[in-house]
Amino acid sequence: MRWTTTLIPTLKEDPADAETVSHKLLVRAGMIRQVSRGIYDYLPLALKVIRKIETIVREEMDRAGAQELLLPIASPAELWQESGRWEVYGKELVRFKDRHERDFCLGPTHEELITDLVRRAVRSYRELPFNLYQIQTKFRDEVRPRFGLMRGREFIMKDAYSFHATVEDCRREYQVMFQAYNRIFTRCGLKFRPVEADTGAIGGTLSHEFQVLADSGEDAIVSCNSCEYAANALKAEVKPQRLSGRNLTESAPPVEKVSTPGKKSVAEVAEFLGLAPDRFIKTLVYKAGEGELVAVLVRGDHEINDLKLKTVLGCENVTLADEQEIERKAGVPPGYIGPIGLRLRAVADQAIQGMRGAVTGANEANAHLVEVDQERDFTPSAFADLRLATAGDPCPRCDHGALESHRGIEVGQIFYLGKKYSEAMGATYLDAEGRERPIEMGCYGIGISRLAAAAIEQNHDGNGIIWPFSIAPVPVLLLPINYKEEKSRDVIDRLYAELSSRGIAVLLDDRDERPGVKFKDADLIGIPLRVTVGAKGLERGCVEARWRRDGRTEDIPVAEAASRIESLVREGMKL
RNA sequence: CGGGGCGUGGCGCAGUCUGGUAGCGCGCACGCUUGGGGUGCGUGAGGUCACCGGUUCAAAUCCGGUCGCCCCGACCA
Repeated sequence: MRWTTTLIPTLKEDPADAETVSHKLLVRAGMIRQVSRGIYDYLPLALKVIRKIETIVREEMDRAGAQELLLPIASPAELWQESGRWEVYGKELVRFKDRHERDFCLGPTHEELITDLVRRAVRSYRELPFNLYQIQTKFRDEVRPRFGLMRGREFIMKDAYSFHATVEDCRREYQVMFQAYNRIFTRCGLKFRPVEADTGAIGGTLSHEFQVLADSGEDAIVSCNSCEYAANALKAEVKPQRLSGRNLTESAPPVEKVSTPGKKSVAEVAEFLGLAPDRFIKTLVYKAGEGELVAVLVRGDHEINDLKLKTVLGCENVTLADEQEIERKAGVPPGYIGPIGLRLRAVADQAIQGMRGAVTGANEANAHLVEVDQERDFTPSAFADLRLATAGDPCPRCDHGALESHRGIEVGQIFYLGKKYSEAMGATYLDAEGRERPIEMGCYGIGISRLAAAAIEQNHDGNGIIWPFSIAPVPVLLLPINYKEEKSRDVIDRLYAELSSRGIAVLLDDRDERPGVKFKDADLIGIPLRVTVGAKGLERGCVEARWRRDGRTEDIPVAEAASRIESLVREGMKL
């Protein structure tokens, strides 16, 4: 691969429309160009990276026993109507009509298509289990595409679906995929963490996300500093804690109403009364399901986890009620609502149980109550884990660990789906007794193009990208200081040929540019091993190898260059 | 969906308030120079100022509309 015959339009300056490191660097390194919002061209260097990742994914999926196939991108509305997602999916699903006015959509994911295929092809338990995967371009009309390849509307994804006769077998496959994913992301040279995850719109009951650790990540995750527990912050459980001082007050003082004019938020009232936020019981009013208003109680320093609330209330959607609605139904303006005497059903976070000496809204404007004692003064309809876990919380799985928080980029997710799609779409098999049963399913995704961006977020410096060897466009960059100079050119050309014949892919910077320009571009595009050939080195009979990651250099005698470089590359691939 | 910002040679920007000759840096082409971290000098090409309409003798600039792109937010009482 020669630079002069490859399209690598590098840029000196950051593009004006890019915000994140990976977006800026991908554009500056001449790897991607935006076509429309969330839609990009993949230039030759980027495609090389994508192909590297795909190869690793294919190898590990095949090793795990999955089979590759390819489903269409366009699918007819009927299949989506059958699963119910035609209505549920919303605007993210791009729909269109063909010339006969029939409805179609572009696949944002392929449960419907694969389930349709399998139900038409499989009859017996003897044909199960199997796992089918594809690597394909997906389209989701995201509300807010952003950050280059990180959240595009069009993106490349590997999606796999497995089919089983029994729950146990499906869970076994889940573990197989879990291991395969660990291998894949390890081989891609990423620092990542599998975390327990919510199953979201896809449904199902068991799921892990694979999160690449990066401060710029969109997802908050927590992990235990002592055991293996890690979860998406939205999913993370909160361990019930014994209240300290709960039994200290034998005879609690009576509830007292205090005036708090204009003070509504916990922070305001806490400052006004000179009390810590964790002494407060915060009352939020949600609109649940059919429009019922429900009061949700959490400690003043805690935040409600909508996901947990949905589960506890047993409804699909919960939103904070608006002000007018609250005043109408509860007779109190928000800010002064409290559990005592409230005319709404109330559910409480477990941390509320047994609270004493607490501060709550008084259910009248400009007043709060102090010295509230939960057991004595009010009883919510239920106590449950309703809050968001935060750093410092005790680990829900082990005895002595505490949770740390991190940011992550989700590059993969695996789900146990169960019968959700097979039941909706009638994908069944006959068991050994001749009974018809719905097939057990799992699904497993990897964001290939996002992974490339995540790798950069995690591997870059002020000068550019630092690709891990395994997913670099090529492992070696040959850089002649002056390609026009005959002696250097001979050495370089010979090295290029020798490395190529050894199966080492090489990019040769054969441009007639100043050395400085070539060095800058080399750093920018992030090829892991740079081999510089110039008159100075050749006087000593040497070429110079330099690692992009740490700047380490090594002089190599010309005669040994090819074999030495080959072994350096092999070594690098192992890391 | 709400709020904010931007749209001027390939890229990054100034010019717009206060209408009149479209400018800078980088890049590009050519020549000389230089040759181990974006070399120096010179010459030159390249722009319907996002689009449509209006005001005006005259519009990148003022007015109206449209489109595109970027960022933030969607109510923690």
